[in-house]
Amino acid sequence: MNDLKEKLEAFYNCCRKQHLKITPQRVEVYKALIASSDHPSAEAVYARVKQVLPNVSLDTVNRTLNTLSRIGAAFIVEGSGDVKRFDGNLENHQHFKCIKCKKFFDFYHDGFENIRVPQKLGHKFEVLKTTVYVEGLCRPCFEKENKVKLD
Amino acid sequence: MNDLKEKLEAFYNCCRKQHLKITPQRVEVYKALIASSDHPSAEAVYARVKQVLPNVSLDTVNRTLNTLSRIGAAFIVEGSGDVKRFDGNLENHQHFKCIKCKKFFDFYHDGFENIRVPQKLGHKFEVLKTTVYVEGLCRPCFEKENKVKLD
DNA sequence: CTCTTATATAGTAATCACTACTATTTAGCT
DNA sequence: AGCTAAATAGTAGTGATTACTATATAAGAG
Repeated sequence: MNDLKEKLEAFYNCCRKQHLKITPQRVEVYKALIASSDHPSAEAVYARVKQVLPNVSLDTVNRTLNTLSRIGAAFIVEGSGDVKRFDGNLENHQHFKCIKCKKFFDFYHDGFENIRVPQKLGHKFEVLKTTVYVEGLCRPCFEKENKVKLD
Repeated sequence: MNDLKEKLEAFYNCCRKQHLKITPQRVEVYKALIASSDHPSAEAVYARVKQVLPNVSLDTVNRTLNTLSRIGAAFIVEGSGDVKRFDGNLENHQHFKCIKCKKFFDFYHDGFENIRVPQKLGHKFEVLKTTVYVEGLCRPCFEKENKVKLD
């Protein structure tokens, strides 16, 4: 729980640094995001925030999520063109996505922590973030797939 | 040019294997996709196919692109929730995305060719594709950004 | 080569996520 | 407490993708 306080304090500082107002809506969106470990969509965050602030609008949630990702308090998850998904986990981690059920799973692997991009790329681009993105089938989907093939 | 013939032949076989009809629309969508190295959107593929088949509908292009990605003849590029983008390049390569102008750049790096996922992950999931996804600013956008800051 | 049939297509209309707009409210400063 | 720029609620709007339906056609059988 102390963790939450620390994160909130860091978030406040981040806002102040960027001259962004600390509004209840922003705080609740941020809290909802870091409380959801499942890479929620804007809609999902909206539903959660609504429990605390019943009058909040979806637009505000969307705008706020974009703001969070702009100031570096959240990430937009690399996906494949479906609904936008957000991630409040700032620690280095990788994503696995099931192409069937579209669920995301986090994974950590020391070898992927500090991937170095080739020098050539570093010269041509300002690199901000590097992730290993894995696609495939989760176990339930894989089993379904195989059953179908056996029929 | 022989390359194109080979790819088309492989594509035909892929369709036959999946009991998919080889229609002119499908062939043209596929050709348009592998002819565009810039990770085109459905809209862009549509424009290109229309030059050959003026009556083709956007829906058909969309459906076909999804079909292609389903049978493994194309990929949906990992992005960040904007317009879907497709990639007909099946060779192992990585993507850099500029978060400002949203352009994608391919890059190849031997070290990233055969990334091995941790065993734990291999047990829990059927891994189909692994890419290193790099985000940042391309040179033009980086320079613009810095100019703004200096004003 | 013709027939048959399941599949694919064109041409909409509908849906869904996201963004834009405007009047109102409010955080943060003095 | 009062001021002001920024943020919000409550729409309406936009743009991409999908769904629907009648028509057309690819591919296998005879």
